[in-house]
Amino acid sequence: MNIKFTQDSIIFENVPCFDLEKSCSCGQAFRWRPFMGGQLGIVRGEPALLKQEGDSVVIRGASPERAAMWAHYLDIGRDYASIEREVMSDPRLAVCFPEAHGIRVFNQEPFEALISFIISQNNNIKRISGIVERLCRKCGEPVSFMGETLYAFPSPESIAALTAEELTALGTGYRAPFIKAAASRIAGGYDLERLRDMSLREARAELCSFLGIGPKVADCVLLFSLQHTDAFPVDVWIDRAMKALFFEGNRAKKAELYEAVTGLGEYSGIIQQYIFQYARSLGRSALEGK
DNA sequence: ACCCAGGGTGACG
DNA sequence: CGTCACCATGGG
Repeated sequence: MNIKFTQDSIIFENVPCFDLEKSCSCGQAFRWRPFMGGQLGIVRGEPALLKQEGDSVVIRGASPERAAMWAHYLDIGRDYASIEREVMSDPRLAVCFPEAHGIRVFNQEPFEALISFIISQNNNIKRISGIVERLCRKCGEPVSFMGETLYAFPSPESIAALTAEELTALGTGYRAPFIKAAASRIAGGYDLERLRDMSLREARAELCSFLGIGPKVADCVLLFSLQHTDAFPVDVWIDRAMKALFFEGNRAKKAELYEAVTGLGEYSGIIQQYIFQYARSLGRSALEGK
């Protein structure tokens, strides 16, 4: 990997195992949208147009001093080639490879991940994206970029200041009080960064103390924003896929499932994202097949 | 009209 | 530990 700079771009060269479109649309982040042959979005208040040109990743609209921030967000420095080799050589996981190849697990801003995945519960990706976008439009800072107006993800204070009625009007449904409570707690000084260096078990327990957050949402926050690469969110798709790939179509006990997950090693969470992509591409009927 | 979606909670056994 | 109704919303 090598970094170059132009007038208005950061260029990460020779990045293996990177599929931009797939990584932006796979359901880990909800704010990227296709634009001018790339992906338009805003991270930590910084707007950018991401483009993939061969094995280079171009960050248009970013200045050189943001290179470290973008490299971290895109997980540029991690050795995905070895993770993908591990997947390919596991007979249970090899079927995931064609669909999963090139997915990178981004390192999102923790508060954004917290609120986004509270919204995600019992919901679908398209609708989650819509709700998050309306939330940002309502109380996020507007930024003009390439003729568009983007909205930063709102601060904890500005979300905490919304009434339950305002949150419900965004389409959040019964999750409105969860969102308000979580934002208030963060605005009150709760430091999510503290979870970064905790053990997975401790960090899970911390997040599960939030109203409306259980083990699945907790693991999403830990995997997608706090670098717990062994956090393993189990939603309906993962549940189906694990049954099909690891338990011959039979339903496993929770302990057996997590035993299998532990066997996948310290990057089980990243592998989880590969399995998720495979499961969604295959569809429910084919997964539960026959 | 039902079923489903990156689920959590509380109650019950 | 497992199951189950319920929760608000929109698309299939």
